[in-house]
Amino acid sequence: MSAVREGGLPFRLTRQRRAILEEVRAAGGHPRAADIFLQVRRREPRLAYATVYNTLHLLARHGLIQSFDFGEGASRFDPRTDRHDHLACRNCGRLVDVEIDLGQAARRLQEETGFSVEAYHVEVRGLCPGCQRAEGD
Amino acid sequence: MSAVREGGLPFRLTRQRRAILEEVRAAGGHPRAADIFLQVRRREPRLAYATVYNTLHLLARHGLIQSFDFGEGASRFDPRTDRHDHLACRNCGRLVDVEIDLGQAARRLQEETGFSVEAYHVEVRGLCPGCQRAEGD
DNA sequence: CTGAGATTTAGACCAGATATAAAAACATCA
DNA sequence: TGATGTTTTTATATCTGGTCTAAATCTCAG
Repeated sequence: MSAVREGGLPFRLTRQRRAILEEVRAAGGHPRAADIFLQVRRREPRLAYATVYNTLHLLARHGLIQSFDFGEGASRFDPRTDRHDHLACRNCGRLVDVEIDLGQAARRLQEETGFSVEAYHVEVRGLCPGCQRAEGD
Repeated sequence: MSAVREGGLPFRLTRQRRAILEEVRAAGGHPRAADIFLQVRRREPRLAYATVYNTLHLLARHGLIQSFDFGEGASRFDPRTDRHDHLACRNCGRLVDVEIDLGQAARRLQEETGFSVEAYHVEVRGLCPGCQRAEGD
């Protein structure tokens, strides 16, 4: 039989990978690959950028973290593993986790289009309370 | 008084810009900047890529078209000008316009977070009917 | 017709994403 | 334990979309 790795994962959770995972969890918010690279580099000075990049996508592919794309070029990573949505401030960029249930609408969509709906993500944009006050400048 | 341009736009709708806009409308689907560039280049051989790129974002900024980012690197442009959402096939990439009303949830969000909600976009992923049939390979 | 401002061109440049090859780490088992 | 095949990391090159700049060109009001 094949070896059972930590947590029964289909890949090795090496020192580097563990450090990267821990850093995503410790970062708070929604760090980019470059953020993680700079942080982890302090513990692992020989760490290559490609390792961070590949590891983040590996972890995301296997559900240990999630990755989101908000059209800024770089992907954002998130230690949360449950489905959720995002509220973004168009002025300061602040990103807040929210939860929007589309259950009903998703079922309707499935019937009408014939697609099998597997996932969805809602991106809401607006102004955060702070930026609303600062609007009159 | 200042000049009133075609349609009262705050910029000139030049030959190049008009060709780009027409091409987005003619393309059907959700073309990328590079697609538009290649197409329009046939009519306007001296057209620069930067002109296409800038024009598409200009048109989007002024509501003559919309742009979406599906995390593929390149932005997708859409001749539709009304708010709507998208259903994407994770296998073949087919992109279908759909409409999901979040009115109720958006109001709730606004109360709970203090954000003023200005816009939202739902991206739904799944398998299109064709790819569902082809699944057993 | 002319000058100011708007627009286009051409090409350089940047960053994130991705590919590759060689080195290193690791697992397995005789 | 030590040989061997596999996985992972490193280091680096490359691709691509996106962005910037300066000079050339166009447009329009006067």
